Amino acid sequence: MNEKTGKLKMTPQRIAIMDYLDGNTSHPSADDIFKAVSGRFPTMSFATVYNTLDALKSRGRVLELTIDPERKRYDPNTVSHHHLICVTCKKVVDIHKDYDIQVEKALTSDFEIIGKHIEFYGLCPVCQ
Amino acid sequence: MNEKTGKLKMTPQRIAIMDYLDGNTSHPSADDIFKAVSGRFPTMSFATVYNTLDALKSRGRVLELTIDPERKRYDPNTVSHHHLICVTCKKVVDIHKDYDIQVEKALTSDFEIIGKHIEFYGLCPVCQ
DNA sequence: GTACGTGCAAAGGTTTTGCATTACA
DNA sequence: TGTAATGCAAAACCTTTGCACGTAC
Repeated sequence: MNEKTGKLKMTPQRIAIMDYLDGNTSHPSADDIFKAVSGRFPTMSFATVYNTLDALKSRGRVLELTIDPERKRYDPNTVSHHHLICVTCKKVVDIHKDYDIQVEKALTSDFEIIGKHIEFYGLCPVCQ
Repeated sequence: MNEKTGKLKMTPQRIAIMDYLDGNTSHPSADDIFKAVSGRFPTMSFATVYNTLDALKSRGRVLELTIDPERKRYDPNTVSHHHLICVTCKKVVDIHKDYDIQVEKALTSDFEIIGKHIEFYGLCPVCQ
């Protein structure tokens, strides 16, 4: 992980990637992002996609999600929220709601809890 | 995914893998399992580890976890539970408690919710 | 005996890296 | 101008697969 937190050097490629991510709720993978921007930048490389994602991650502007066992997915929405995943088609929707869950001390193994993320599993309207 | 659900053919390799997993709360990766059993079976291969994990998964005897973005991890504890992950050293401990979370209809995008898994993030005693 | 598991090696998919070139600030 | 990003190719990882051989049942 790139630990830089200073100013982002803006390049046309980065602008294209950030434009694609801005407001995007599809939780794209690096490959999705690559496909989306390589139309406009035929020379776009994965190195640039991952480099930009690292830069955004280390600045807290993108979250790396673990909701898909096959590949990493990225979420430009950094407001704390949860995800509801269709177990059949893998569609993912956001759940914007804070659930206050207090874990009793006896269960924490002396960890200090600083956050949480809930994965809900279900069937989307199409797959039901 | 192997869809078989019948009887498991027991081989010495499978017994060794299942022995290693039984009661194991370290959430091992395929590589961890391979390392653990290849001492006793020098000819052990990843094909056998993954083959056995598929067989166990399809029979509901092991869960594939997505708590680690770098690799799949496996959990022989199939009782519904949650995980508390140290953001620094990545240690994972189980949280055995059922939290009843009702998602309001307006937020479900018409999904039918059938399960959930909570990832708690925190700092373990060592990393605090 | 036969269907299925094993083990090796090769391949597939995702992510990372080295390095020369380019370009933002 | 100097530092950092780009782009290409190769490599590193994790996981899957093909196939000949072996073994549990």
